[in-house]
Amino acid sequence: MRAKEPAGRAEIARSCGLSVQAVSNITEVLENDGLLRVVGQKTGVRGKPATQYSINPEGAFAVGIELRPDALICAILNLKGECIYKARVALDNAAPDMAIPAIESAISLAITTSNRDRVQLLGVGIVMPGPFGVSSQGAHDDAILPEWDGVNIQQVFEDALKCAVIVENDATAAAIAERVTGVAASIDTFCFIYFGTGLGLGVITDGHAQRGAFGNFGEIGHIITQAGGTQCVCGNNGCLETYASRLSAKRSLEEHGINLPDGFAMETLLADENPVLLDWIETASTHLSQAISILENIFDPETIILGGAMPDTVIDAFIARLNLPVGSVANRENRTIARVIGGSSGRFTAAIGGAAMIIHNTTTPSLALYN
Amino acid sequence: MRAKEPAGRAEIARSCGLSVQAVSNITEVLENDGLLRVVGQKTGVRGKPATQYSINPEGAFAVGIELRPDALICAILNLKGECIYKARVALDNAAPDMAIPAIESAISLAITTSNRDRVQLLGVGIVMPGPFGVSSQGAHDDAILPEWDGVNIQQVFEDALKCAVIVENDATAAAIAERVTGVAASIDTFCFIYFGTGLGLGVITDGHAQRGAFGNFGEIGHIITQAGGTQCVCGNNGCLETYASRLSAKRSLEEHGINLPDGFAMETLLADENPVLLDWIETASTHLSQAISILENIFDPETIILGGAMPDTVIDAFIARLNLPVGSVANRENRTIARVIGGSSGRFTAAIGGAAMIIHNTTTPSLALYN
DNA sequence: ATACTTAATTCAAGTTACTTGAGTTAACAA
DNA sequence: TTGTTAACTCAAGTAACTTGAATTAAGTAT
Repeated sequence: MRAKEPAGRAEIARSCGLSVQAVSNITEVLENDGLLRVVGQKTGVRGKPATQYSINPEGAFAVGIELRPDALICAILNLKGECIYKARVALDNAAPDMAIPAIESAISLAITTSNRDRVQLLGVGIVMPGPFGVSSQGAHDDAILPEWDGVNIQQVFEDALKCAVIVENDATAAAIAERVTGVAASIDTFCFIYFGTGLGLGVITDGHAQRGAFGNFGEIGHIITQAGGTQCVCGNNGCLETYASRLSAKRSLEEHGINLPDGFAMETLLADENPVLLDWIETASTHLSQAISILENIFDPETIILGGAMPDTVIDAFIARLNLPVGSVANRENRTIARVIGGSSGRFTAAIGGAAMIIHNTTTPSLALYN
Repeated sequence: MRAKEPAGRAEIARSCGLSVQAVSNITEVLENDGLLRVVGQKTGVRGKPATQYSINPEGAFAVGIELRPDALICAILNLKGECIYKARVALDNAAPDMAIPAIESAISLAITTSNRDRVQLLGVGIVMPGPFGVSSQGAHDDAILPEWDGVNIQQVFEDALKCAVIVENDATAAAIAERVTGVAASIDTFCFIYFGTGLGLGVITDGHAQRGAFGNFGEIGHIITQAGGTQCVCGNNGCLETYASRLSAKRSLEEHGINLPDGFAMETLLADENPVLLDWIETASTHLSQAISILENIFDPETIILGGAMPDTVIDAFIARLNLPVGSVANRENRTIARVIGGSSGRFTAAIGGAAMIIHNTTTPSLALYN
């Protein structure tokens, strides 16, 4: 439905295998609920002109929250997937009794500011760094929220917010965002490599997100790309994350006396062709190439998207420097999409992804993916 | 349903969220079709004794075919997943006009020999080596069937056999077999590493097989575990497959003048503690450890199963020598299953997997996985 | 202009796969 | 013997569809 818009009822019926009558009934309900609206008639062809229906962007909205150790990011997406609100709230700590009220008031503020009615709230998508429930034999990641260990996060938020809640990690949320509004709008099977503090992987197969048996799918940051390499916080050596993450860039630059407060600074350094940064990018690309090659071989995706909290220019620099094997299942003739492409990026990507999950869920024929 | 057997109707209703009445209607139909049968009453508790229903193993059956360049393997599974027939037919070549009639007569023979009625045939699962539709820039694998390139395999077989057909690669078929009859009967999310001529990966998530965008999911044999390592037929260097496959064992042994005609010979060599073989196992285990660690990080599975056309003793030797990182999402406290376990193996594994796919499909609430 | 042709849409009447609620049956327990 | 418990059946209802026969409103050919 979302793909080709606007569309007539008979057209919708053909594309989703229902009878015209069924579509007619459904559109009637959706129109009454304000989720669909008539946007004209289709003329120019024979036959009775088709009444064209379109998603009503104002019909409903979803809130996305990214919870991090030091801050809270909030975004609102309308039904069409357009971002109509963004905000960041600093946090002393992210423990439940601090974070939950902060989230509640952030959502209230967001809804008021963007002039919406809470009745039209489809749900809240919460993005939190994983992994969850893992043995603490290895040291813990900086981005982790230990206070939430053992908490049934979805339940807690559903009780607190009194609406539908989905909890996911940043990479999966970003992947879904890409499908709802981004470059993957018409791609059913793809991988998304997410640059956060560390590195995450979100995979969509046939339009559905992969979650793993324990919700820890996609810990790609800790696959080892260099045996006996740099020591990682996880206790192993040579993890991808130690070469190709924001944190690793920060470290490399600091070793040469360069401070890296934020992504903007990185963009500037790249524009200035800073040799230390270029060197880091070169190394990171080598390791990313390995990871991408593994993903291609395992998932056979239509494409692999790179995005997240990393400047677009840096992501483009990675892609330009990738060195992917030629003898791969991904190296088909007649490709329509490149093997690796850039996706959405920026500080708000994960929060937008959170909201996108809700939109995706209400839009996609759910085969019990969540619930 | 399959999990806890036998069961009363009210019990089934509770476990699958339907009303008792609905289950009653459904069991009535299934009993008339001979797929279910009454196996007694449950007494010992209060209330009216529940009529216990069980799957009728004789109610239906499925055929599995493994097509290889030199041979055709055929197996029949009854509805309960028990293998009731196995056969191997040598083939001059596996081109369609040779293979299709051979398959047709193999199936007829199988049905006759095992005393079944074709009416009860649920379908045929065909297992063929991939990858399909890949650019031929790299050299081709020994196991590949070039004559089938560009053929709509499922269509061709449905037309020829006039019944439901599923086509899959060996690793996925083996994974499904493990779920239908094997060690994964109650595991919803797991990875299966399949030792064939090369090396394949099948992944089941939430009970559904992963297929990839172009049907080439799971080419794990060609992930690179040693940069600049041994030359592989795919054109790259250091592929896992060059260290940990039957073909690589054969090569290693031949370099030392030892001939390896079949799996049985390998078992004997292992029992004799042949140093060349032990050396190969040691090396293979190192590379497998890397692959397994990657799979754990990416898929967050309940377990990883090793199986296929490799003797059980060799698989156990691999598992004993694995060296898996401690700091992994897979290293949870309170694990109920080991991180890596052995699965079914042997010459007939893939063909049995083919039949298992059919059983799985008719048994599992299909959310449009196939079709 | 008039009479086809084409295609979208509606109306009314099934059909399927369930659920709901009110019994009925048969074991175990006090 | 009289409850209590739980499985099961019967009859009626309902949601979400499909089917087939009109109806409507273009565009097209004569």
